[in-house]
Amino acid sequence: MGRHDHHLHAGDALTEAARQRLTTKGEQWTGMRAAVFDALAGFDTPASAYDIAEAVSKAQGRRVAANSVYRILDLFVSANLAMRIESANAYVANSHPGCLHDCIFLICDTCGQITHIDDDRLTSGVREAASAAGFTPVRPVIEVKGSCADCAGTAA
Amino acid sequence: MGRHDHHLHAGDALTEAARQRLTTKGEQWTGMRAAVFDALAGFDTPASAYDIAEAVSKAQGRRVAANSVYRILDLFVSANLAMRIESANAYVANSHPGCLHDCIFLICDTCGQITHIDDDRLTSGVREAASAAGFTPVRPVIEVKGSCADCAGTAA
DNA sequence: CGTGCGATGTAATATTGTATCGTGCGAGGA
DNA sequence: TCCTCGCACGATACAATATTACATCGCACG
Repeated sequence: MGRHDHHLHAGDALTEAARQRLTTKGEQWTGMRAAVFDALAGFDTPASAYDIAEAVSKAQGRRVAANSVYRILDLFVSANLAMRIESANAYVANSHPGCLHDCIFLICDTCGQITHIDDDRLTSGVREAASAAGFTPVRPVIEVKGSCADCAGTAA
Repeated sequence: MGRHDHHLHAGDALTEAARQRLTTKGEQWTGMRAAVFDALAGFDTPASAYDIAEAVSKAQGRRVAANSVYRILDLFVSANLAMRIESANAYVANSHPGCLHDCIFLICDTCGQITHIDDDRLTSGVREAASAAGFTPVRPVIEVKGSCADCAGTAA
């Protein structure tokens, strides 16, 4: 689809890429952060901070508080390791942490699955439209709610 | 900016337009709905359901529960009398209820003010991109966080 | 007069997000 | 070695947002 190489990662490779990126930015890659990242990457739909707290709690056999998860998610978002889906109050791991994009998310109302597409022509168009209106864009949020290919048939 | 006539409404005229639109759709225009609409239209920044509940409570001299407000806001959104700002968990009145648009919201992180622009070229581009990915778009959410013209200077 | 239905009220609860303060631990200096 | 300083994390409380279940009210209709 896109023209450039995204270095898609999965599993351990993804975790490793995340670690690299975080340490490169001068942040620590702690056990807790690794656990949160693994939990996040383990979901196949966007996960709320509480979902993640629960997953990490289970994985570690001890209770992990939501606010710790929030802290780490905020860090991840700022480091581009994860993205927040505003219309779902949830988070997804970024499968190509090295690339900076204004992502476009497609969110299936039926199954909750999300896919993300990159279209710099569109996103820069949005930024330009904002600028033209005298606004200084910082973070575009472009999300489309609807039905994914799988659910489009199912849900009449 | 836009090419077509938006029939911008304000104050009583806006309320009246809202009433018209709702009744046209076979819904009732009740006192409660009018009160919620007035409260919503009275805010100059997006208002949360609880903000509105409080405003209506004050106006009516009695306690109005959040869930009544949510019900009515949902109705308003579905009738295009109001729009939900996903990234702010809040609502704004639609000043041109007659027109259907995929709106683009510009949300100032500093003052909370929002402006909305219509750019069918962009929004249809987003819909097309989603369709091209095998996705059936229902409701695009396009919001840009940043600084409005007034705040851009202030907040260095 | 019932009866049904849409709108609203009441209450409880679930979910999401923040604030505050304490604790442990490692890096680096006296 | 010991100190202490900052960072990550824990614990707790709380605030804000959203939903659920059920009761009630009033009105149109037979």
